[in-house]
Amino acid sequence: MKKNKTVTIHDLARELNVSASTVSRALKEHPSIGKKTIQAVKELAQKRGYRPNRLAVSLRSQKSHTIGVMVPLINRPFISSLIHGVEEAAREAGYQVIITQSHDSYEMEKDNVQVMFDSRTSGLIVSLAMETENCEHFSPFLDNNIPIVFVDRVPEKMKCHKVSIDNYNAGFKATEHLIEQGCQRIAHFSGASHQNIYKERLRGYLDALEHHKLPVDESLILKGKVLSAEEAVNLTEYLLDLPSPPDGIFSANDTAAVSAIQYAKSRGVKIPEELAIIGFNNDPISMIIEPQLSTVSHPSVNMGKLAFKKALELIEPGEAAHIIKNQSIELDTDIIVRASSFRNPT
Amino acid sequence: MKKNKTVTIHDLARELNVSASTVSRALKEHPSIGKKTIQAVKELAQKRGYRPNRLAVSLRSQKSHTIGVMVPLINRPFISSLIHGVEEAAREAGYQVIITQSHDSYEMEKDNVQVMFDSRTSGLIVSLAMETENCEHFSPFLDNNIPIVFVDRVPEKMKCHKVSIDNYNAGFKATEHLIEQGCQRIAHFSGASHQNIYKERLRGYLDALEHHKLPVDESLILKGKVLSAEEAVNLTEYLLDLPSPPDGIFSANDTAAVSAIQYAKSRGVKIPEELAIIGFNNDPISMIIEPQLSTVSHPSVNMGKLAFKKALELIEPGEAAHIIKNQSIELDTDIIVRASSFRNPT
DNA sequence: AAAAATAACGCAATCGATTGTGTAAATGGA
DNA sequence: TCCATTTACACAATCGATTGCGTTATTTTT
Repeated sequence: MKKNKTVTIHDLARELNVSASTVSRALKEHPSIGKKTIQAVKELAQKRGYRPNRLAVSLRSQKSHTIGVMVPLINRPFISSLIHGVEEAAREAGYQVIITQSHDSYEMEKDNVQVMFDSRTSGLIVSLAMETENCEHFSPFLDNNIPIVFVDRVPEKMKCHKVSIDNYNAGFKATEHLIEQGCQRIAHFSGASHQNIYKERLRGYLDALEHHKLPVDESLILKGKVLSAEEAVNLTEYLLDLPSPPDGIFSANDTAAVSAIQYAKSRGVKIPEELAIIGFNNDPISMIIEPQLSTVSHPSVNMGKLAFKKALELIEPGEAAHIIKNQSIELDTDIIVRASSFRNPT
Repeated sequence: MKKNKTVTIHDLARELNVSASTVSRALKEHPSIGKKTIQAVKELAQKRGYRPNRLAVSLRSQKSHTIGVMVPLINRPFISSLIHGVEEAAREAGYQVIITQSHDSYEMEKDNVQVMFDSRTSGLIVSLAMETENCEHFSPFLDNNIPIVFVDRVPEKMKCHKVSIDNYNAGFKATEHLIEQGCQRIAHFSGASHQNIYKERLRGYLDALEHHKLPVDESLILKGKVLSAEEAVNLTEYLLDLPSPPDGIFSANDTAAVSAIQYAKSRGVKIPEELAIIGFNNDPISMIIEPQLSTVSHPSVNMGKLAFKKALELIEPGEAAHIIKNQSIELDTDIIVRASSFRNPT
C-alpha cells in the first residue's frame, strides 16, 4: 500500500532506523556522520527517488531561490527574448523563474506585485506597463529591501537599479543615419510620452536634427498609443497627405515601421528614394518586409542575462560587486542599415 | 530598529497580545473569533503590510499552487503565445507559472524535470524537446501522480493527457488547398521524423495526394533538421534544380516557407503562378512577406489556456470533469489563404 | 584503570501558516 | 444559585528540511 505521497527525509529515516537529522546530514556528507551511514542513506535516497522539497528548504533557509519577472506581454519578440536571457542566467545560478504579465495595465501590475511578494521571490525583474507612471506599488519589495531590477521600460526619476539601452543615443544615431541618407524632413513615430524610452528616443531625434541644423516640425512628431500596425497606417496616411510630406520616418518600433512601409508602398511611394524608413527593435519582420527594414538592434537576450546577474548580485552580494556599482546599466545599440533607408548617397 | 524581515503572523500576534492561531483565523473571519478581534487583526495586518507567506502555506497545505511549463525555447512566436495563454488561465485560478527551457535538448529537459519536481509544482505542461523520443525522464511526476499535460509536441505512443492540433487534418487540408489551386507536383518540408507533429502533417500530405490521385514522389519530401531559414534555402535550391521542379510547397513551418519564397523570388520564380507555397503556424512574418504567405493557423493562446485548464482539472478534480474525459484534445486549425498560394483558378 | 577525547548520532527548535483539541470566561436556563 | 452552553481564544502538532546542542558509546591518553 504505497501512499500517494512523495518521499521525505523522514521516510528514509524510518526505513533506516536513524533520525531525520542524520539523513539530512548524510545527504550532504556532514563530517560527523559515519561513512557507512552516508553510503546507506544515499543509496536509499537514490532508490526511492528522494528529492528535497524546495518549499521546505526555502522556508527554513529564508531563501526562495526564485526570481520574479514582470513584463507587459510575454509574446512580443523583444520581451520573449528578454525572458529567454533571464531564464538562462537563472538556471545557471540555480534559480527558478516565475512570470507574470501586466498586459500594460497599471492595476494588473499592482496585483502582480502582490502575487510576487506572496511568493517571496528573492528578487524582481520588471519591465513597466505602458500605463505605469509611478512606482509606489512596488512598496512591498522596496520596504522589505528585496531587490528590484528594472529593465527596458524603466522608471524615469526613481533612484533604482536599471538595465536599459541608451535610448537617447539610439534615437540620435537613427535620425542621423536618415540625415546622412539625405533626408531633410524626418517624421518620428513615438509612444506614450511618460515612458522614458520614448521620451529619450524623441530627445535623440530632436538633438540630431538640431545638430545637423534641420528645423523641427512639430507636425511630424506623432505619438501612437501603442504603436500598433493599425495606428501606423493612420499616422502614415496623415503624413503622406501633408502639403509637404516627410522624406524620412524614424519609428520607435518595427511594427509601426513595417506597417508604414506597407501603406506607403500601397500609395506608390518609393522606398527609400522618396521615403526612407528606420525602425526599432530588430524584430524578425524587419528582415522579411520589402524593402528590408533598417532598424536599431537591442541586445535583448543579453539584457535579460544582465538583469538577472544584477539582481543576483543584489541578492547575494559577492565578489562581482562592481556590476552593481552603477545603479544603471546602459547598453549600446547598433544601427542596422538595410534597404528601407539606404540611398547610397556617395 | 526595524529588523529587515517581512511581517509574519506571529509579529501581528505579539503586537496584539493574541496567539498566532487567532490571527490566522481572524484573517479569514473564522466564526469562532470575536468581531473586535477580527477587526483589530485586519487593521494591523493592513497597516503592517502583512501578506501570507506562500511558501509556508504551500508546505502546510501540500499544495504549491504552481504550474510548471517546459518548452523548447521561449522566444518563438508560437511558444510565447502558448505561454501567454497558460499564464492568463493560471492567473485567474491563482496559480503561479514557473518556466524552463529545454533548448530542444533531451538532457536539459531531463534536468528541468528534476528542477520542477523539486519545486513541487502541482502540475506540468510540456512541449517536448526536438531530441526527445521517450518520456521515461518524467518518472518523478508520473510515479507520484502529479499531472502532466503535453501540448503541441506530444508523445506519440504514450497514454497521457495531450492538447494538440489535428496535425493530420491540417496537413491534409493544406495539401488539398494547393491541389485545388492546380498544383500537380507538391513538395513537402518536414521536420524530425520521430516528432509526432511532423509525422502527422506528412501523413496528411500523403493522404491528400492519394485522395486526389496524385503520385507521391519521395524526392519531393524533404526533412529539415530544425526547419530553419538557412535550411530552407538549401532545400528550395535543391527543388528548383530538379529536372522537373515542383509547382507547390507545403512547409511544416512558416520560417522555412518564407525563406523559400525569398529564395525562389531571387531565382525569378513567380509565386504563386509557378510555385505556390503554404506554411504552418501563422507567424507574424507570414503577413509581411511578399506575396503574403498562406498558412495554417494554430489557436496557440487558446492551446495554452486549455492545457492549463486540463491540468487544473487533474489537480483539483471538480465539476468540469468532462474536459478531461478524453485524454487527448485535438483542436481544429484554419487554412489561411493568402497570395502565396492563391491562383484564383475559376 | 580512570579520565579525557572523539566519533556518531538523536532531540528539539526553527521557518510561517494552519487546524484539531482543550479551556477559561461569559451567558443562558432552571 | 448551580449546571449547561456558548463564546473566544490558546496550545500544540503539522508540513519537510535544517542545525545547535546534548548524549551515548568507543577509543585514546596518561
